[in-house]
Amino acid sequence: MPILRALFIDGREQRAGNMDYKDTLNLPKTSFPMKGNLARREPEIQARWSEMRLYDRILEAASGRELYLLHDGPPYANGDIHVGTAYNKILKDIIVKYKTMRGYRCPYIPGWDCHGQPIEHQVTRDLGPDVEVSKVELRAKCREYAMEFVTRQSEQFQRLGVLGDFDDPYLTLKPAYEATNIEVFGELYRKGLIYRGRKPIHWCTTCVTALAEAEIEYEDKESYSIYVRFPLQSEFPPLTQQGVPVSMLIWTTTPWTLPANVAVALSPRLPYVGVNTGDEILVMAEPLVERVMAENGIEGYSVSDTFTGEEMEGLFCKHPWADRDSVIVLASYVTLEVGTGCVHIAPGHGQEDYLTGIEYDLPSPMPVDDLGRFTEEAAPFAGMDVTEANPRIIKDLTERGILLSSGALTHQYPHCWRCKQPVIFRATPQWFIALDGKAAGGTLRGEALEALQKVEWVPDWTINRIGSMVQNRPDWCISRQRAWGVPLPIVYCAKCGKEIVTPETLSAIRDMIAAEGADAWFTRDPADFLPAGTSCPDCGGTELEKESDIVDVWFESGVSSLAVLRGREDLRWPADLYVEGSDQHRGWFQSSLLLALGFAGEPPFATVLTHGFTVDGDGRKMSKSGENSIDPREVYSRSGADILRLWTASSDYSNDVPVSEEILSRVTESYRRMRNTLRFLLGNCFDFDSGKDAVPLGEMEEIDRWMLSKLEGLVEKVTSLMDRWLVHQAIQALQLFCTVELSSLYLDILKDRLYTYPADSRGRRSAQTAIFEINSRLTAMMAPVLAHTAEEAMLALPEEARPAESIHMAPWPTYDESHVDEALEGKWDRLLEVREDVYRKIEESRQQGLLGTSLEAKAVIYAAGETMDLLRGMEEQLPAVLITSAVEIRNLDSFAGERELTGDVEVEVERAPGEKCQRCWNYRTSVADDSEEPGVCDRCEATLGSMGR
RNA sequence: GGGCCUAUAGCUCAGCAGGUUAGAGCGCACCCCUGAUAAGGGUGAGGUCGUUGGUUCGAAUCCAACUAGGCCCA
Repeated sequence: MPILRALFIDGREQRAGNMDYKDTLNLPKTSFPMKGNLARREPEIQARWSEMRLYDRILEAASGRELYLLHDGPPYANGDIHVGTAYNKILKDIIVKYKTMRGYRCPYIPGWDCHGQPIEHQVTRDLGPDVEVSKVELRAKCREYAMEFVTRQSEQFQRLGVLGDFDDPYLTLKPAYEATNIEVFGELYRKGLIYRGRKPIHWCTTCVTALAEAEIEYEDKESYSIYVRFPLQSEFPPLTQQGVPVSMLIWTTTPWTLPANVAVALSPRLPYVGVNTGDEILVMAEPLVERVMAENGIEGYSVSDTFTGEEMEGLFCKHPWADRDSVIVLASYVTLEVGTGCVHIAPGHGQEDYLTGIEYDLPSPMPVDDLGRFTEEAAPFAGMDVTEANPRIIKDLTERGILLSSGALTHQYPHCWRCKQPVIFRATPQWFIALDGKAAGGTLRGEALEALQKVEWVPDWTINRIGSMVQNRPDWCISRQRAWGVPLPIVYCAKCGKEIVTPETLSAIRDMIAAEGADAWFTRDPADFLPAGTSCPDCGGTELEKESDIVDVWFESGVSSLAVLRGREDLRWPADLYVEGSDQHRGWFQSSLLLALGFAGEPPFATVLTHGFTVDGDGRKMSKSGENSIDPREVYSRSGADILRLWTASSDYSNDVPVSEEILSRVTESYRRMRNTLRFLLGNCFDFDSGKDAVPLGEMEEIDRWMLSKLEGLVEKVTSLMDRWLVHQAIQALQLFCTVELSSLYLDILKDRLYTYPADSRGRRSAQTAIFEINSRLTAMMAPVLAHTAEEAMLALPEEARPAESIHMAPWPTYDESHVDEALEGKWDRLLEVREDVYRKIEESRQQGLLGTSLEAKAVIYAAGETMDLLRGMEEQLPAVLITSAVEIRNLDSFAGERELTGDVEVEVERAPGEKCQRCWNYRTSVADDSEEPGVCDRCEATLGSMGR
């Protein structure tokens, strides 16, 4: 501190003596602590909520109001929640709490996905490899496992502050829910949308099951890379007239699929050539010649004229082993990316191969059994595991002189998401939902594409994403060779294998499951639960066998809206809103849509909001090992759920959502500011009874009216942003208001009036009227996000001042136009610009050691034109607004210094005249030490007098 | 490899029907205050708007390619 100033102040302090006027001030008082201590306080608030049955009470209070239904997507009942789950649930909860405050009745029924392979896999692993259990025993263990995690996740969600019907959630393992699957299956079957097919699908030979797309992970795998000759049998002049053998050259990474080869596909567009190596002619796509020859180490060759794939269509090659030909076909998916332009086709082992097989009516051999071993059909390799057979096949091809070369290649290859083993493509009998089969109005795919247009997609571009997925998705394979799930409600004739699915069998099965749960299917005999006399329509056989496959879990979760919303009296179908991560465009959004359309002809949702995935601070995905991930349980135990909630609200969900320790610490800072703003507001209302003390709008101080007008703008803005789903912009607007409008400006200005004016003075009551209003609206608008803090803040008010028993039962602030005064706002906007100029000059003086607080300053403002008129018009308010002890306005003409500021203003700062009032700290010439109240200005002296001092 | 999306200060976000020196808050630096005090106030420094091309008199804003990242698919 510069010496000059130190002496100056010390002198004054001495003269003023030690009189302490602090007790005569109206300093803030509140029970709302500055430190949140959320980790401890939140559970207490939550205990209060559950004690008062808050969720039920909210719905009771809303009875008769318009419904707004957010239908919860069921997380999988496996493991504890992670930060992505927390984000999703909090976002939903923010929306539900907001809509509730806006006056809707918003029942929120959380749900869990309880069946499925991951749980079964885990339970099986826990049991150990040697333990043999029955399906029913296994199911019991799976149920126990799932329920354990339902309980845990339920507690974790509630710890986040999520409010909902956690006493009665929907679980896909409940009998009534399970029965809905049968009902929906039956309706789709009736409409001809379900068929039994044999298609190549991902098959895990380790888990012995078909896998859905969602159950596949692509990982690097080292495969063989082999070039194989398919000797041309047909004549194809002039190539076949040159006296050397002619072969189609194919390339594959899966030698084991060659026994099932039936064709060689060429591109209908690419040019082909015969490459003469001297000993033979190899046919391949012209643009690939150089690469293929180089890879095979062949030099010195000649290339024929080009010809098209079409010219070879229908010719025959020789199959390597089987006594059959391999026909040459055309396929548009043949490209130059890899290989030779001649593609080996095995319809039993590949999706595209399968389609080509259908197009050319090719046979579809599939000589591999459930465990991945070759059958007799694949002689001479029968009995061998396909993976182990690869080298044998290569050896055999070499011996037969058919192999051109063999190498290794690392590429992305599908793996089972559970056991991580590479999967194979394999055609097996499965049940499918037909996307293109003609049903009542058209195809399911067509209906879905049309329905997408009727749904509101947030963000709007997400319709393109799900649209292209629906457009391009294959038929939906709904069979799973597992135990933990809902059975496919089908029985077969033991004699002829015909499936028996009738309205009677379906309703019998549905009733049984609704009454006893799906376990009954596994324990009881068809003859026992099916109507008497059920028999095969084809052969009349009466001996029946149950389908052993269960239904895909995506089917189960897809029926949730039907199972839940139609199942409870106070709900309705369809839902207003679905909110899930972007992976659900292929998952739940789609399964829900397809089943709803198939069952009821309408989409299950009016609006679908998609959020991005949580990523780390560098925008990278959270690793499964957890090095870069954030554990939400750790965060709420340490910092509080409101921190997670504020982080959620602050993030732009339309993109990836980053989260890291740094981000959370920024969020925490921002939380503190909001909390302290509320604390200040509350603290200054401690003696304010709005019923008695409120000042009518017209009689309020100008700055208070200005603030109320700004508050109105905030209400309008936040409401509009929330209604447009821009949660992060809404919370940012609230934060800015706290920081900029309130803390650094309005509240700072108000301190003098609040603290030093007589408690019941008009000026102080005017400020309190504004502050009280600001507090109540701010608290309400923060409530959906800062669910606990807002509640705590409301409870800090005296009971009669509270808007409701819980802030979550309070109404959302409405826009009150009578508070809006645009002229006033315009005037103050200009004034605040001048204020900034003044503060820059004050800071200069402070840096020079001439000033400490702004109250030590007198601002001399030189102005002209409109600014001059403005300042003159509010001259008396200026010291308070600028928080200086004095302000003098002069004509800009009289400004002698060097012009620094543009516009019609210049500012000089001097020390304020007079001495520091020991009570209000303003510098006043009226401060004297000879009166009854030494060291106090006349204003304070009068105040003290009125207090009877 | 394909589809959809994203890329603005250390962090979170504005800005984008193309048009003066690109904004805010937080954080940071320095200062003040000690009557919101593990608070509060002030001033200030931070960005060649992912890269490269193009369209245009003019681009953070439009187009293309590339790079990086995310989800989904192969």
